[in-house]
Amino acid sequence: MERRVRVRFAPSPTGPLHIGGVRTALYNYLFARRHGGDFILRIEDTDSQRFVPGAEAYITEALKWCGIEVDEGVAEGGPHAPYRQSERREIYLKYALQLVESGNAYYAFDTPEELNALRAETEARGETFSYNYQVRERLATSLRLSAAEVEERIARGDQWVIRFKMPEGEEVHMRDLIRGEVTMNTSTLDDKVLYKSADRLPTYHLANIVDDHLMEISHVIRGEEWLPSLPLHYLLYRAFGWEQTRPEFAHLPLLLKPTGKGKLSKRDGDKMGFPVFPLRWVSPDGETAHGYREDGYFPEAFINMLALLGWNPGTEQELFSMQELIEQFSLERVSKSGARFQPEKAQWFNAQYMHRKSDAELAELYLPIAEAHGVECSRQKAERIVGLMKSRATFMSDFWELSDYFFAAPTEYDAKYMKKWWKPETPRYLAELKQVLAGADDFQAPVLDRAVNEWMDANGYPHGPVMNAFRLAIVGVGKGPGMFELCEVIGREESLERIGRALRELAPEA
RNA sequence: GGCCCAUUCGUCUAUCGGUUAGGACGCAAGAUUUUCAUUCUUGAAAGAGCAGUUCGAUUCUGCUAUGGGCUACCA
Repeated sequence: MERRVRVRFAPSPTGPLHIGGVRTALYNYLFARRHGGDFILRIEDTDSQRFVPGAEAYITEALKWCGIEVDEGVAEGGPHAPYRQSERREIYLKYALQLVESGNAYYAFDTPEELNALRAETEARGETFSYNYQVRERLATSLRLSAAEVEERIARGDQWVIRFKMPEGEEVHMRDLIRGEVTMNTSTLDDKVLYKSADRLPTYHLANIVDDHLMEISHVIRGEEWLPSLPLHYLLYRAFGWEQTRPEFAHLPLLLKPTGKGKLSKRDGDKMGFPVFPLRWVSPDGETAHGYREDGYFPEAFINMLALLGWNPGTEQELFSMQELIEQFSLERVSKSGARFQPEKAQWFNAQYMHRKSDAELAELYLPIAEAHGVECSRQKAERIVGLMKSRATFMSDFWELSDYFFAAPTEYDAKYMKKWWKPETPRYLAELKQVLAGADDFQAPVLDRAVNEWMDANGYPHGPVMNAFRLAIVGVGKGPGMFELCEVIGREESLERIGRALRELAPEA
């Protein structure tokens, strides 16, 4: 019997989601859609110390911007609500106690201070402290204390935690969908805290296993940083007697810092010249970080780039719509090693999407930019401009700088370009060109093209010097779209005006 | 330190024992564009090292090196 595919993305609201997190969400989403399953968003806010206001809303908004649709979650609700762990408090204690009763866990009364002291003391001897089978019998735990003592300490309000009683010397054989078989010996593991009385909240491990079980999760797709705790999770499934429905696991390779060492972290910020967050983030203390959205990336390009960072279809296709990603995604083709990513490649993806977008769609985005620069621009003109300029743009924000000469005559003329193309005979060419343009039957690019070429040929004028002088007069710099198209967009009056102006400024004596 | 994971051009990657080791980004050159960009063509650029298995290893095994992760009453 095939189990229904149900996956979850379970971020902790301790700050903005960074792109590694987005990629984890994406792979979960693609996997769910690929198999006709469900994608669940669960908020793991069991760390009351690190909770950051606004982080959850950020996560929701980021997923939405990316086009990752949540089937069940905090906002969407669902059969297993609530989906915020802080609202599931009462569920976890019951399970933690169940483990104590079955002998798989125990109470520990050590205070954080005692633990720190113990840790410091052990390290002073050059050893590593581990809360495990070697020390638990000697500490203040229900393993050593009598039942009456334990009850009394709890009753009088002593703080306690419930720790997992990690077996000694047992080989745990696990399976990872990306890495294959992984084996670990339990003696190298410690007795992880599962539940803390201080905030009446479980830790990640307990909450995670309980919720994945309750929410009938079939596949856990998460970052590689969780691989070391897989044996604990396996053992927890066993301790609860849930091995039959234990999900499959897949640990994704990490996204590494673009430069330097270590995994990509939230703290990297935008110092490296490109964002590490999908959306702009303003932290409660006022610090801001760039976001892909605000920096002008198209969500499709952002997703396309992220999808290929750690996964590939095995073909040479590079551009994928979300639908195509869904159709082709498979965990078997996820790579094993961590990936650094290149800002240049992210930009290339964005440029590809830019070139492929329709003029109408880009015009829609261009209009507000024109307005912000205080110029009048019709939708029709905007479409012409973006159509002419999009091959030169990587981001929407590039357009203004690229297109300002559609609205105003050049205020200065590029010196290098001048030096190359402004010759003694140039004023004569321009004066005549002005007449040709003035007399054109219709101010349309093809008509102008023909008229100007006929005029040049009839007089034996060299095309290069004429056309480049033309560009100098209209644009002021040595770049831009074809002159005839450009003139058509700015119109006859403005074209003639600019040539006249260039003549006055550059050849006043003539 | 301990445990675990990984290791192909600068970067992202293909290869599932036999290939001139392929593609993409970036870089360089050329063509096109009477400018620029786009586009196209071409080029430089890789199997970490050492053993072993094999007729044959980038591919399988071991060791070393390197990188990464974890080692909290954080996720």
